[in-house]
Amino acid sequence: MDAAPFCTRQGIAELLRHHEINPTHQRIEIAFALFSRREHLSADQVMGIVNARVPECSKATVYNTLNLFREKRMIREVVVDPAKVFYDPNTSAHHHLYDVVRGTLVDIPPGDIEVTGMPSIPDGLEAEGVDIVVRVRPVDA
Amino acid sequence: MDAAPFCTRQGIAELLRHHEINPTHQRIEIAFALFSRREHLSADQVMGIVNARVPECSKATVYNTLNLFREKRMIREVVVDPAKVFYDPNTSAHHHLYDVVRGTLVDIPPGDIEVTGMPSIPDGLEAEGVDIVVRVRPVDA
DNA sequence: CCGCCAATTAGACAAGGTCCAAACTTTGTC
DNA sequence: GACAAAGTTTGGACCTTGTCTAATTGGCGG
Repeated sequence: MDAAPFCTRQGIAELLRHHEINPTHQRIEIAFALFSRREHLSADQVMGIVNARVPECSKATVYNTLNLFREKRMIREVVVDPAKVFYDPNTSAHHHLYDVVRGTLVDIPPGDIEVTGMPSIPDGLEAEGVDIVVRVRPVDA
Repeated sequence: MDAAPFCTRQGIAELLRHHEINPTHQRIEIAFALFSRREHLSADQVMGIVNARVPECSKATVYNTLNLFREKRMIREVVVDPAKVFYDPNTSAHHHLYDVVRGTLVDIPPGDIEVTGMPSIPDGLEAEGVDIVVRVRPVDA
């Protein structure tokens, strides 16, 4: 992959094809919203951003598309807030810092934290991943 | 605290007072559901258990009460499933194993897993806790 | 141009959870 | 006991996130 691949819709289309996803108009806009910012967005934040450019993109499409991206492992789902799910364009191993008051989510660089002694997985189960979330709040609150 | 304190409604009432919570009928039943089983229950599971004994306990009371218990740090909220929150009567340091297919949540004994290199917390924020969730699925799925 | 299939759409729907005003309990004071 | 004040509980309306469905659109090979 080349240097700044996800800042153009061309590059995004490539990325979609690479994950065996048909690059349609709407899918490109949704992926662009996530990958050009490299931020954690909730479904309705994605919808807001996309609708600013493409007002006719429906709620169903946003949800369908985010789920498709997740199934194809192009993005990752982050569950930290009981009220909504965040989507993370970074699928490599890393963990999260969540501001429970402001509802914002940022990455923890992978070197800063490490898990030792992975527990034994019970029979008949296989590990899918480990999520680490450091919950923080503003000092005054 | 004595040996098997949370298997009687007496003991539960003590526990509530200890957390500065007025031990009412409904609160005792809700706490009893959680503490006598020592399991992770969702709000509607709690409601089911409580209603079997006290049919007139309303949804609003269950949610109010669980939130009250959480604010008073008597139980802990575990966010792993986008669809619902689990409540954990064990507030000591430990982490969780979540079966994403069956939707069940169990504890990881605290010795089995360890985090090193806690990341530096950005200015103006203070850590509230670290949640580690190992996501697993049945091998066949 | 035609027909096909995938993608999209609007809107109805479901589930989890919150909010509110009214009713009911409890408690302390006289 | 009577009373007022404070604290709890209640049902139901309501909100939000997210899913489902049936109908429509759009792109593309032939």
